[in-house]
Amino acid sequence: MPSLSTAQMRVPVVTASAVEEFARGGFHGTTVADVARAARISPAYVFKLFPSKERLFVAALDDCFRQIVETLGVAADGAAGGPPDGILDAMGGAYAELIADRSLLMLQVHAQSVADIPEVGQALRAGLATVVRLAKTRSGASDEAVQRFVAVGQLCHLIVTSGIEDVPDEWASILTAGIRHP
Amino acid sequence: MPSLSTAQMRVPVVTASAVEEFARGGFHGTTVADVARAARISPAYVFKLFPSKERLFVAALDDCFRQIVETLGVAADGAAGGPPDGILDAMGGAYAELIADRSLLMLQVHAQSVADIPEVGQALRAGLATVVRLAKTRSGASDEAVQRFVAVGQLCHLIVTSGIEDVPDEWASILTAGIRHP
DNA sequence: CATGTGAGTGACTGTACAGTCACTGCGCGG
DNA sequence: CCGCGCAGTGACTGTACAGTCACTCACATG
Repeated sequence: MPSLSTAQMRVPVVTASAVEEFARGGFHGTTVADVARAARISPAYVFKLFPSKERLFVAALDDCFRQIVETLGVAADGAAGGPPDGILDAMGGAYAELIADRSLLMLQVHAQSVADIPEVGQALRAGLATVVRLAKTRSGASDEAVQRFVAVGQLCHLIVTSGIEDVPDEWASILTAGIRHP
Repeated sequence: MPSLSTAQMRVPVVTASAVEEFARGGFHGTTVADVARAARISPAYVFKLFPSKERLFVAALDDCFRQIVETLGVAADGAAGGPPDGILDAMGGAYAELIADRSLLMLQVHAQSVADIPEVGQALRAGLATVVRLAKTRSGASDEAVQRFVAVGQLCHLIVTSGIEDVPDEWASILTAGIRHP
């Protein structure tokens, strides 16, 4: 065993496992035992670190948006000084790269699916608000461009979840045209 | 009791109940008993009409896309002869009206969430293919316009699922600008 | 060594759900 | 009037899961 760990140090590890596992199975399709196994601890201890399955899911979702915001911020820094649409484009590229492993993307989709759980809906709106505000203020682009930015992101989610990335048909290529998927 | 009914006549009724119930709770959050109750039959009989919960869900999803395609087709008929973007616009308006009750919208989101179930992913792709092909051939619009049409639809799903329709903040109005929600 | 504290768990409970099966009642042809 | 087939169900099974609780163990301090 590499090093000691207090409960506070365990929390981020468990949260990371929760992101991974909930991304795989969604809220109802993932058990607390799944997360516990991925984090190499007992299910009982998960409930010592998080008061309920809902709160665990929310922690995962918060972490998901935290990563996204951080990545978008770095991309905005890199393109700062350029034209607004260039900055948005850089952010879009960074986002595409970030969600290449599908976890952060799937977690968002699963969150939409259980957004009627109040705490989840709240966390979803909070994350979305941060992203939209970030895109707007850091790029300085028009409202329409920011809206399009988010819409394309959602299209991206659809492409990945429905697995049409490698469908060779005409209709599929209409949807995937110009969308980055590394 | 109004009229007699054979098993074949029950199927569409149960399917309609399945749309409603699965739209409410998603695949894992809805029990077969929920659907049975909504359809006023016993859970056991649902399994006589559908071989498994998965197949029941797929039947609901197919019905969802059937309604969408039908609605979009009628809208395209109504706007036929006009400019391509006008036809797409008419289809968009009809879609917005159709999903006003949220059932068909939520069911699609839930389907994305469990698209890793092979039968569900398949049904999702099939429905999507039909919609895209319909939008393209009936409107005659450019590939980019059709892609934008779908992207806006997905943005619409995000707006509804995350419940930002009546969030008064700046960021929310950026996302909802110009989107029809009756 | 005695003892206190917090990390971590095994074992349990109550509940809920997918799917099954033997059964009932009814309409209809003979 | 009889019996056959089909609509429809009650009751059951096995399993799985969220959450709890009493417990152990490692360590630190006096």
